[in-house]
Amino acid sequence: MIERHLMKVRARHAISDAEEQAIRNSVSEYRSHKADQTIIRRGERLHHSTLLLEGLMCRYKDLRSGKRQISELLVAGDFADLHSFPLKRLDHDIMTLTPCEVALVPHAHISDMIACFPRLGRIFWFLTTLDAAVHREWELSLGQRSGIARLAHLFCELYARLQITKLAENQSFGLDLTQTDLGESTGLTVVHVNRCLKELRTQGLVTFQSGQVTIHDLTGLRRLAEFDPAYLYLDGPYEID
Amino acid sequence: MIERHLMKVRARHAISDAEEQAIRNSVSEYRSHKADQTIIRRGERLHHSTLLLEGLMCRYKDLRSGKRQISELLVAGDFADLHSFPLKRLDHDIMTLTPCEVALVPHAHISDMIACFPRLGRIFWFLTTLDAAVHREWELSLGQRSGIARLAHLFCELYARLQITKLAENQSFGLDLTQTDLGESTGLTVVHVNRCLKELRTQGLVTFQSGQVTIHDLTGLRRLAEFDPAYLYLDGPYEID
DNA sequence: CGGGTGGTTGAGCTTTCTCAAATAGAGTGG
DNA sequence: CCACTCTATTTGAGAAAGCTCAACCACCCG
Repeated sequence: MIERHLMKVRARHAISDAEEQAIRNSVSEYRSHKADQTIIRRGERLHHSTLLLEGLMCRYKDLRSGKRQISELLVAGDFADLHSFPLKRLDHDIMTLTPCEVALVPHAHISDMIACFPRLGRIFWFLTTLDAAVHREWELSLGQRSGIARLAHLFCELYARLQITKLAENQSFGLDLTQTDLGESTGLTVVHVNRCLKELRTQGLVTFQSGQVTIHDLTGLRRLAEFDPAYLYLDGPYEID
Repeated sequence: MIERHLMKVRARHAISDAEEQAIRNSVSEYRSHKADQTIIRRGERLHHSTLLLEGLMCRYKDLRSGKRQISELLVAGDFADLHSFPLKRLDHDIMTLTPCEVALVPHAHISDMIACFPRLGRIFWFLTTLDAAVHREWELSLGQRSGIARLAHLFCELYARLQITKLAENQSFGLDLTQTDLGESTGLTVVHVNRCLKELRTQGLVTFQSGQVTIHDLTGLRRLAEFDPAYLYLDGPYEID
């Protein structure tokens, strides 16, 4: 099931059969995790990167008070911590939000791949800068968008990202999160998330019920969110010079 | 004046004389910019990266209403858009906040450097992931910290980052920003920034006046901000395998 | 001396939070 | 199949943080 990751790579860059094979061969091990498990802790020295094959995870940081901020949601096909390759240890924790299937890619294998296929080095670098682009868009949400627009934007982002791997189609996708998770993603309390969701429903834009997001008016949702997918860099393939 | 950039690199990684020379030789051109100029626009195809030698710049995104969110402050020694090397075009704008001196590094030179010195490839990659780490910490601020704590945290971050290049010493540093700039960095209105600064002053923690930040109680400021410098990865040097 | 920018303060308002309680649903053991 | 429990959702009411609007002040520069 590394296919989803390859779809994600190919959405931005053309890769050769040999490069694809190198990526497939880089996995050393497969693992399963239950929901709500912190699987990578900030500060620990890492020797492999984790590729999410199935399920939802998130990066988060928290304050002493227990207030938690999710800094990015990770979906099937995403590398959870490719940046641990250059960084060696993370500044944040990563946890599962649903049961997850992952593949482990030893840093040594990444090193070898890059040496063998320099283009893959650029592609991996690109993928980590994509995370930064998502962070910037979320900073805009957290700093300037209203509660309802933050949620609308989050749904637009997930819809766009899940379409890449065919996990979203026909204005709808499964999203097995609680309203608390949405709150921690958008910097809002559960109570306020609940009221904003109701408002989005009332306005006929989108419904979020029993793990399913259904977009009733994509244009309206995007307008409310001021969603511009440019930051997801999906208008590739990009050349590598 | 590329020295500041080298100090920043050396704070995390050991580099050889040859590598240092390669970095020095990579500059193709020097430029000056006035304050408040957008020097890199989102979406434009870039063929060089800009190294900030002197002055302050920021990345930002804005909404139709004109509300602007600064996603990162850039100080002397920082690459403004090293990520444009893998990304080709940016998802955000970059503007000067003060008059600035910059050096341009053509992407072709970066490509050559990496080919010649693979370790530099890793170091540059590291630098771009560092920006993402700052973004994540700001997401935590924007989503969960109070106004006063956001400002306190910002001052702590800048103090730590400016110390690397000796631009901050003795609990004090020059910071030629307006309160509006601070507001756009912290997701607060100018009026509220003003009141929070007053509160920080009253509590004897820090003063921000006429372009100068003076920290009166670093321990107290850090406690209020819950500042943990781990995300700046300053406890190097890190090895590269 | 006048205009412009940036800082400061007041007053009222809005969004969002907090606290609290009621409701709904899924899963479990009897 | 039902009572029980646990978690998640929903709603109400009051409080607080932060926003808006507006005015005034200070300083710098020409």
